[in-house]
Amino acid sequence: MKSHPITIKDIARVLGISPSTVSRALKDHPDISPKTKNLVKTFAEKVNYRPNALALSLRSSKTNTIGIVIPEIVHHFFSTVISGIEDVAYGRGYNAIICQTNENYQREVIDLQALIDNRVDGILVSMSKNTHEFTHFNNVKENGIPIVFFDRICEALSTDRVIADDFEGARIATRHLINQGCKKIMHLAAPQHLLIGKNRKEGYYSALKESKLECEERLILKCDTREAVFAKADDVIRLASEIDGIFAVNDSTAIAVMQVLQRNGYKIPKDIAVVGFGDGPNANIAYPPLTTVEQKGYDIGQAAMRLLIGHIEETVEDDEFETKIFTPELVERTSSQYGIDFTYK
Amino acid sequence: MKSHPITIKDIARVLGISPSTVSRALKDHPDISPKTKNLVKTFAEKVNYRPNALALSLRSSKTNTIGIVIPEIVHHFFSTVISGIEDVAYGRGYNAIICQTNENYQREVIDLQALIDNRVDGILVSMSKNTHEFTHFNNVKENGIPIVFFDRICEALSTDRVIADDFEGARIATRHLINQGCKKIMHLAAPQHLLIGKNRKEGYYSALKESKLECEERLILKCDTREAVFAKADDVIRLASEIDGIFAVNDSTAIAVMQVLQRNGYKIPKDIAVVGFGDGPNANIAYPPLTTVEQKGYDIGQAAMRLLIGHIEETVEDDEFETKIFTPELVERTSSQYGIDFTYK
DNA sequence: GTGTATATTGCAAACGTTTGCGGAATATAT
DNA sequence: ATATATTCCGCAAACGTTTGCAATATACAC
Repeated sequence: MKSHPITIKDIARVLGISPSTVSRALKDHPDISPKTKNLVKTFAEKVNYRPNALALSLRSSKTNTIGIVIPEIVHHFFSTVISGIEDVAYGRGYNAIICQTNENYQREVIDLQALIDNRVDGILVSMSKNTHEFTHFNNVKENGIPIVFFDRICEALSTDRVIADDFEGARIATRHLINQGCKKIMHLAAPQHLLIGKNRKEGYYSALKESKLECEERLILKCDTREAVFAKADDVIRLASEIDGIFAVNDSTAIAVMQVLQRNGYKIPKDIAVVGFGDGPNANIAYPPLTTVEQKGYDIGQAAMRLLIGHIEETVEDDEFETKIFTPELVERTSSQYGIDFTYK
Repeated sequence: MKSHPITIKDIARVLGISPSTVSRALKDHPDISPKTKNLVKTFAEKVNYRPNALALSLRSSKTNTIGIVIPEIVHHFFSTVISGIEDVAYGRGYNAIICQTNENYQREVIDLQALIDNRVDGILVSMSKNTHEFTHFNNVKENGIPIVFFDRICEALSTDRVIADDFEGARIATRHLINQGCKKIMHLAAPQHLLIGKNRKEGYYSALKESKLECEERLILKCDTREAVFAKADDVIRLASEIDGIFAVNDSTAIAVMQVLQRNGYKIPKDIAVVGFGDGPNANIAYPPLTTVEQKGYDIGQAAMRLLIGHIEETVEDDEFETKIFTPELVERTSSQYGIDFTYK
């Protein structure tokens, strides 16, 4: 059973003709007589001949394969992005090699090198959190391989980029609360040394300002995980009586804070309206269903792949780079309908 | 910048020696003099020479690449499996090409063919739901490529397999409820033509029987999605007063049913204890935190990859196949602590 | 019949490696 | 000095393709 696959040479030998003739016959080269073409094609069909992609790649130095380097595949956002990438890649005849760095810089370097070694036609990258050295990215460029960053971009390099607009997303979320009638809105924030933490807080501030609402430091709680929320439950409760809305930096903290409040007799969204920031499929499961801004992972993936193809197939100049920004979209559910007494059914 | 990468030939030309000497020098062949070795190595280092993986693969017919074919990458279970696969693959020097079929048979056929064309060393597959024809899998075997199925296995083919034990998982979950003191347990079931639906129900029955509890058809509700639960909310409520436990076929229905019950004044787990079946990271977010049996996706992935390596590297006989079964593990949280009055903190 | 155009095929090199074998140069033994 | 062993290196083929060019064969015109 471990018979090696049929090659052009095999066909040539059996048919008593030369490999070149077989090759040309298979791709309808005009030089070949109809008789020979027929002979070759039917035989190739019969033995289920398939060209060796490796040999093709070696000769043409085109692998029709792209590399994807991401921190973690289990994050819903990233697997959504991958779906977007794959769908357009598939449509254009590309395969994808996916590498997970696990937020590990060393691994990122190795993965990139492996992709270069395998002569992929292009690379899509979302940087690991602790990557602060960029020579491995430059290495990719020096090997003439196009590279596109998405989400976790590298500002030091001039490349194509596709990002979600965290600032605007936060502004939309906060503005939505204001439109619902909220006047005093708490913010659960991520660490400010992370871009998303900073941008989302700025967006929150910006929305407050444009509605002439006061920006109060004391209404900002540093907690971006479920556990952190429970740890700061006392702070939440202390402020609860004076606030009427909460914008949380992600969905799990939004859900957690709802639970803390409910536990203490507050009604969501009757007393306090809540909006999250989409990082997964949890929003629907929350009680009440969580209003959130959804990052368009699928679209981001598609856009990144399209930009990459532009450079691979050189329909765009070598040194002409673009930054595509996707604004998250508000998905209104129940948690933000301030004043409404929510019950299922 | 689009300069082609340095090759052995380039090095040979510059150094005025033959490619064969360069090749041997780089891999410390004893035939080469120390002086030449040094010369070659330092030069190769300097110009950052990297062997062309394509050329290597073509020559050795070994690509050090494996293919993964799965229905959907966004499902938490599958992305967990992928992590398991990748981690052992990485440790053994393999890259992974991931193909998503989107539950599409045609796509599955095409993906498999692409993997064969690229001469991957082995393939890991979880079948698409509507795959009932298996010639494409046989095609893989006929090309001498080892194949291992996981989760969605193909019973018609003799290959290695790695699966989760749904029957046992359901039994464990139900038994746990019984141990908590539940005597009348409802089951939210998936369609019985699906393997998981059937196996999990059987496991539920089995646990009841072993404790001499009655198996009542009327305690089985056919609903396996969140929406289905809300649609059947009336049926749930009607039965609620006489039951003391619920085993749900997956976590989202478990969470939904808890919400329906809570909405109607029932306390979880005081009045009714609930156990789910792990399909994602939702269990922690539920209120109260959901006890569930977790399918060990990561372990399944690791095991599958190890089996595959066994065949690729022929440490195991060609026609010797193994089936590895992973029993889900009960993760006890709050929702199943029958009789307890739950509140956060 | 010769000459020329045309149709059809094969040779050989190339993509970047590895490797069996042979050969030149040097060293050792007699 | 010759014979033999040892050290070091290059040639060429191979992996499976494609393709420029040369070669053969056939057809057509005169």
